[in-house]
Amino acid sequence: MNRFGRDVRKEILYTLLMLIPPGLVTTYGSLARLVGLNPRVVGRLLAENENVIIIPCHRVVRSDGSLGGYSSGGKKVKKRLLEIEGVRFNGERVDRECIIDLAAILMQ
DNA sequence: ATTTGCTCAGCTC
DNA sequence: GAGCTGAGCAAAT
Repeated sequence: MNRFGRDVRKEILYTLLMLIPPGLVTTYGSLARLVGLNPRVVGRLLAENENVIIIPCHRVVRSDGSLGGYSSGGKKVKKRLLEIEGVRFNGERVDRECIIDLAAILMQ
């Protein structure tokens, strides 16, 4: 929060999230590097997401492909959402091919 | 596959 | 202030 009651970090994060196309995911670390935050802080900020509909925070996973958390329903829901969007899984891990560095999108 | 050390903002006391 | 906690990471084992 800043003195105007807005958390700019959140707003930047959420804006970036909306750039991830369905069927692909990015990682907490990738976001963190881009915005200049600690990965765990990114996780906490995403957990505060109240707009589950317009902010696709389920498209963020751990760097090793494992799911990480999902406060709006748990990992099962998170996995189901991703599968619906066409993300491929190897067991409990997202296929490497489906994980992109957000910076890659910005360079297009 | 599991352990280990690092990280830092928020929470509690 | 000190100490603990996590929607994490990377390197070493």
